Amino acid sequence: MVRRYDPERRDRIIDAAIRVVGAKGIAGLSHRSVAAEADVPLGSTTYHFASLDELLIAALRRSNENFAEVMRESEALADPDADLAGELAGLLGAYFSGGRGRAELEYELYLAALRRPALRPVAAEWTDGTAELLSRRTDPATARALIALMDGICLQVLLTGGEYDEAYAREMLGRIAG
Amino acid sequence: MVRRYDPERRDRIIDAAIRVVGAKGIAGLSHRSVAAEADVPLGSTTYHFASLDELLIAALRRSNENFAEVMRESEALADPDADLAGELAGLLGAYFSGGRGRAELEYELYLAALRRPALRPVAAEWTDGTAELLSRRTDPATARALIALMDGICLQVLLTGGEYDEAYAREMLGRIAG
DNA sequence: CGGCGATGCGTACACTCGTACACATGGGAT
DNA sequence: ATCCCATGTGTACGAGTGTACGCATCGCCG
Repeated sequence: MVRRYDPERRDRIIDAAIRVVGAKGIAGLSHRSVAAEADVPLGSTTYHFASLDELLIAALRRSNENFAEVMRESEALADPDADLAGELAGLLGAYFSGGRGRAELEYELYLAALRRPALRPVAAEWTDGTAELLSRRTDPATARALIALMDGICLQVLLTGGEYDEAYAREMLGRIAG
Repeated sequence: MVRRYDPERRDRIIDAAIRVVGAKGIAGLSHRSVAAEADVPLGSTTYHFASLDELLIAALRRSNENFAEVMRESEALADPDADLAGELAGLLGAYFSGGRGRAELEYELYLAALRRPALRPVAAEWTDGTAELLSRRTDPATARALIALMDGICLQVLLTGGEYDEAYAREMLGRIAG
């Protein structure tokens, strides 16, 4: 392990943390497990991230960026004539079609804010940013409700182990969007 | 600690587990912390609940029963002429008015199913039971969507540290209920 | 009445964890 | 060229954890 002066080490530690959470859950996240996954010594993780909360903040922020990019790239989302509810339902379909793993991972990070106040500003960034994106197509209140319903639908799928029903999602999102 | 042959010991351990989760989160739940809270020796908790998952299942089930009873007692929910959306929004308002602590605790148990397959059947029981309750007022698909939106609204409040807006909730629930 | 199984109790072991600390190294400011 | 300090590395310690196991104690059933 002779790899000194690694300018991307911090980033690699964050990536490793995300992989660890994906594989073992937040409960399996420790300085040691991250160090092993990132192939760096223990002292290196504690040096860059004094606490696990700090590491979780960085991981959640990166996870948010990933999904935000997906939404930003959706052209139909910007087209004022497109069916907003259908487009959102389709996005969720694509989100789930890649296997549950990714959704579980990102939701676990997101939901961790429930008990970790340090994560709440990051979670708020996420909803605010998405709401702003959706506000180009509807009023802000409706945008927030669309996000809430999408969260709720995802939760039902993930928590109960059920299947995602895109037609159903489109119908209910449509009732909110009007 | 000379308290042998305690027929309610199992129940008291479950209550203690709920208190521990409320105070320290699931991360702070251990056989030892529960034993201390319930004032029983370590061996007693491991005897009644071989794993922490078993204990969580029992705790989640009890937590579900509490909330289900609240909904069952709501007469307006059974009155076909009452405003369903308004009634549900009011229930959530009452849910939050008692401080965030209870909501945080119950949601933490509920959301734990994301990473613990053993809890998923219990989470499914909860949504199925509530959906059935609501199905007396609307069709099943709408009932599930109402639950999803309520979950999403609660999440936004709890995760971002925001305030619950009952009028907003009523408006959006109304759009779904039609 | 006798014993057997369910329940309760205490302790010990091996393991992982966060944290702290001393030392090594070399990039960049001066 | 020199020196400071951010960064990297290895190790040790104490605390907490799940688990296992032996023994104690009574309720109940035959």
